[in-house]
Amino acid sequence: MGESPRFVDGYLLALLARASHAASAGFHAQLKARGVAVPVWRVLATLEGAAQGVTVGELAETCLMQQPTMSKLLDRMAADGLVARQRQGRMMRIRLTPPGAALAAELVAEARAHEAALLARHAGAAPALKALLRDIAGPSSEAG
Amino acid sequence: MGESPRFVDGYLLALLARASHAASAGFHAQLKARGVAVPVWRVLATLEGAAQGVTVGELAETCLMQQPTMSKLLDRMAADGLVARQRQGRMMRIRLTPPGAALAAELVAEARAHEAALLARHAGAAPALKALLRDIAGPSSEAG
DNA sequence: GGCCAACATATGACTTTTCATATGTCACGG
DNA sequence: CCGTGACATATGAAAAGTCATATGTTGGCC
Repeated sequence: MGESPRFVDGYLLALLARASHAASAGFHAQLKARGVAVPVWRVLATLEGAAQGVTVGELAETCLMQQPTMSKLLDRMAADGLVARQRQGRMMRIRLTPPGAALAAELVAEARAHEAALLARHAGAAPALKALLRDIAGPSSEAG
Repeated sequence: MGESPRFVDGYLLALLARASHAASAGFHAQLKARGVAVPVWRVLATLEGAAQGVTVGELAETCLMQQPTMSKLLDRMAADGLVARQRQGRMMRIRLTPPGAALAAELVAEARAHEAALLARHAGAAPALKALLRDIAGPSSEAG
């Protein structure tokens, strides 16, 4: 009675951040168990299937990181033999190495399974939810 | 034609992270303009209206940070005169100082305005979306 | 009362991120 | 061709985050 609900419990941005965090927690734990950091996973997932490679800038934007952060992450991933850089004009084209591609494929399969389990627990809501999220994410999600 | 859509463009966790990032971008820019870091804002928002204070652990969970990160963030915020620590049993009760409370009040007002503008652009969808997000965020959002 | 397990927070060594800016590369006008 | 500005990426110094573990505090048991 007379309880004053916390601002943060109703604030949309907090709910989004919270939902994102909670939904990812399980899969992030799997990644950790494999010794793969979340930013590494994001790069692998983005490069997966991109045979002709992706630029540093595109990677940074897709992975929601800043460009210098991405450059340094790529340094480490290259040192670990997961990706290869190739200069192309003034950009750098980043590709998965064979070991990187193998790891990416495994992890994407795990991610799909995890997503399916998550969606099963929220049956039916998926399409509407994804549409809403795309809408919120805005135009950057539309670019093909 | 025959384009193969990127895995990351349909992956729920990526959509959630992207939506969260995109939705927050505008407000985060406002914070930056004021010289307030996002983690600082989260702590201020969480403490806002909590007259009797909040523990370090609760703050960490609510702000989606780890406990040591929160301890160090609180060091800085205390040094900046935004919060005060007070030992209470084995926990530490964190409260806003008067300047902290003033800043928090201003920022919460800005956040509410920003949220209203955001929701206006997605008219009607708000209640359903929030319900979905709460559902995804899980039990931790239910605790009062 | 004193010891010990359990919990809440703090700290230290190390890694990652950030901000500002340097380097490299192309595109264009002269 | 040779600057020059614009764009793409890299780098250096400083700040923040992370993991493991230390410190402080309580409650129960003998």
